[in-house]
Amino acid sequence: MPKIKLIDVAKLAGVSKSTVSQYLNGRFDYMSEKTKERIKLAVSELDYVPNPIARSLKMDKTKTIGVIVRDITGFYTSRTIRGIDDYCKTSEYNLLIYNTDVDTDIEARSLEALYQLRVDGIIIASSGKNTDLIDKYINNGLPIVHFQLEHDGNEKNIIVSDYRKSAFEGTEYLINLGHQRICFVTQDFENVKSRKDRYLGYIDALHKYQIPIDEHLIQYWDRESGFVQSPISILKATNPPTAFFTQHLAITTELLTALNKENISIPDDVSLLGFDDIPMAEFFKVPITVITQNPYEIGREATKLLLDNINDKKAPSQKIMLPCTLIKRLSCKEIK
Amino acid sequence: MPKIKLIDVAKLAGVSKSTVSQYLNGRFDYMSEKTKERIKLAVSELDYVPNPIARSLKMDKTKTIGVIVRDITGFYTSRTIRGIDDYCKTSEYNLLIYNTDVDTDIEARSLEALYQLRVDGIIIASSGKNTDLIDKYINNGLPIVHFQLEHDGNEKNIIVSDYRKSAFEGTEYLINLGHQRICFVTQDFENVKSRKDRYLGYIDALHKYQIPIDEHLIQYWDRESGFVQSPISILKATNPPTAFFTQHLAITTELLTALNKENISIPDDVSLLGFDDIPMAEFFKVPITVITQNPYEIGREATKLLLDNINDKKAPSQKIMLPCTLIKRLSCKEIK
DNA sequence: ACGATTTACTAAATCGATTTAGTTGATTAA
DNA sequence: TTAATCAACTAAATCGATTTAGTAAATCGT
Repeated sequence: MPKIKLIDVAKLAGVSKSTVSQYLNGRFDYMSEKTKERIKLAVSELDYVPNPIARSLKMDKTKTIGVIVRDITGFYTSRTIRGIDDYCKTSEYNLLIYNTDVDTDIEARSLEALYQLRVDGIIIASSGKNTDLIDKYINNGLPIVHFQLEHDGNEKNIIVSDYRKSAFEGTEYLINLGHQRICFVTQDFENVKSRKDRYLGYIDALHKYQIPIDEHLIQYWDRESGFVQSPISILKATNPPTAFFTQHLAITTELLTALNKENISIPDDVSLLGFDDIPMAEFFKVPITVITQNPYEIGREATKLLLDNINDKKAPSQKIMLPCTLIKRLSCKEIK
Repeated sequence: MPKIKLIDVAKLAGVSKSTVSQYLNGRFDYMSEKTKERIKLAVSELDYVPNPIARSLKMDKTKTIGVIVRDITGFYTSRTIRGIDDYCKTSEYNLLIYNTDVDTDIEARSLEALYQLRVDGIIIASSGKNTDLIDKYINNGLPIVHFQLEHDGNEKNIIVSDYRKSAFEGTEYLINLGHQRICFVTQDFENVKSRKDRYLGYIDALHKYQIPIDEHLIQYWDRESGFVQSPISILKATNPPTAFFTQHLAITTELLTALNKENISIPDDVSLLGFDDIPMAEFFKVPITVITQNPYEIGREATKLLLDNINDKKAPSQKIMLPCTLIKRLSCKEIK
């Protein structure tokens, strides 16, 4: 059974293709009531649905947006995508998802592929390494919205969590529990504003409570090589921290593994506050207290912003910050 | 900067559009070497990439496949999709994902939407409630592959785990640890072969070791109303089970919650074997021993099968079963 | 009462490919 | 020598919409 097309509707209604098309696109300028009525009837009679491909070709828009992420499998990423998708579906947009696995080349190729596929816009959690390329596409008229990581050079049209404020609140929470020596564990934050902001939030809190900054308590972790200084040696140093504040789920879990191995108990030996929520945390040996972002909402906001940019090519570019939430579980102990 | 099109290449190469199209589609029947060379040059000179939308319109295929799942956010689902996607990308197919949230209507509408979008095929984890509708699309020439749940009526073109064998192996594992009273906790399995198979695997193992089947040890759980009989009362009955074998991640976690609340210790008071892996299980109070499917591989196999069906409309329909793996952790204790 | 507007449409061009049916000049067969 | 065949292309139709430029009839202004 061949699909119904415009001309079938036109024939049944006894009008021309143009008139039907006019009707479907709501251009009723000079259309008689009876013509409208007959087209309406014919459309429902035949269950006609316009061919979106033909429409895309002519109109030069696809009602499709591209999403570029590290890995759709991630706890945070999958929820963001769900938020994007739910918002998209309400406007009849579809999603094309590309995974980069944190590979700059794949990221560049994904951008190119989506551009060639004529997506109407892109939402990307960029590595920060393809800034020039991204600018090229934006200048070509392709709306692009960032999320997750803010880098120097993509401060426009971006949705992030309010990292500074939430890192401040997390630190403050630990301080109020009596912690004075809080070890802040982060990835390198050069050129990565979203990471630097957390550092600044941590510093803000120390300032507010007049706690001196101790260089030894700023520790680094790297995706390839792990901890620069091992958590164990950090704890064995003189004047060790009484709490860790880890800035990424991967850091939290790796720290947990290291501490478990040495039978260091949380929160008795050291407290732990993590950034990013942990699935099934309630079943953990020690349910970890965390600051969590709201990925679903980030996805929705990103999409809203993107669609604004698609529908109005000169919509003002924005930076939107969403609040995080502190989920108190059992990994932070009051001390002294 | 307007995009390069076929005619630009034709002009630069000094040939007609037809010849360029011929060249691009590898129809070299009667094409001189020098013409080929000049077209090749023009294509690379202009960085020409064919407009996939125009191509789709003419060829009546979109190089896009649809995926219908309950929720992209799930641990198992997101990994399956990643497998689908990775396989798709190697053949230059794109993915359109629809979430149903286990809603039969949404499932039906997703099917219709994907059909109208002219996807070349669909991979679906169906509810089993839209069998007739799915058959309608298949008869319309739209290839559809199932995964996750096998229902009566969709035994064709489906990828599932070898549920019977793995439930058998799981039960056998418990029996070898000395368990004779194993409580099998399942969802209702009427018309759901994938669930019934696990039951049969459990029965197979009991038979092999000549353990009588005890009706009281077959327990049911339901997404809406939870356990038909509470785990606590199951354990308090005369002749209580020494192990639970839960057939779904949601059952496992709900059981865990119930036991935790009553301070019933795993594996000292009762052992627990779960179906489906648990993220971050190594950090659990008691890391749960599970049988895990291989969702990534399931995604790849499903896609392979679908692409076969797309490229050869009369490819034989298949049912593929993938093995599961028993991951031994600490929730099953040897007894007696 | 007659040209100018307005109303209510339609024919034809267009989007950017693919494909079919020619076309032209060179080679081959009878 | 001349029709038939073949090699190497091209013109034009097509996919299924949208949109622009028209057209015919009705209405209006003076």
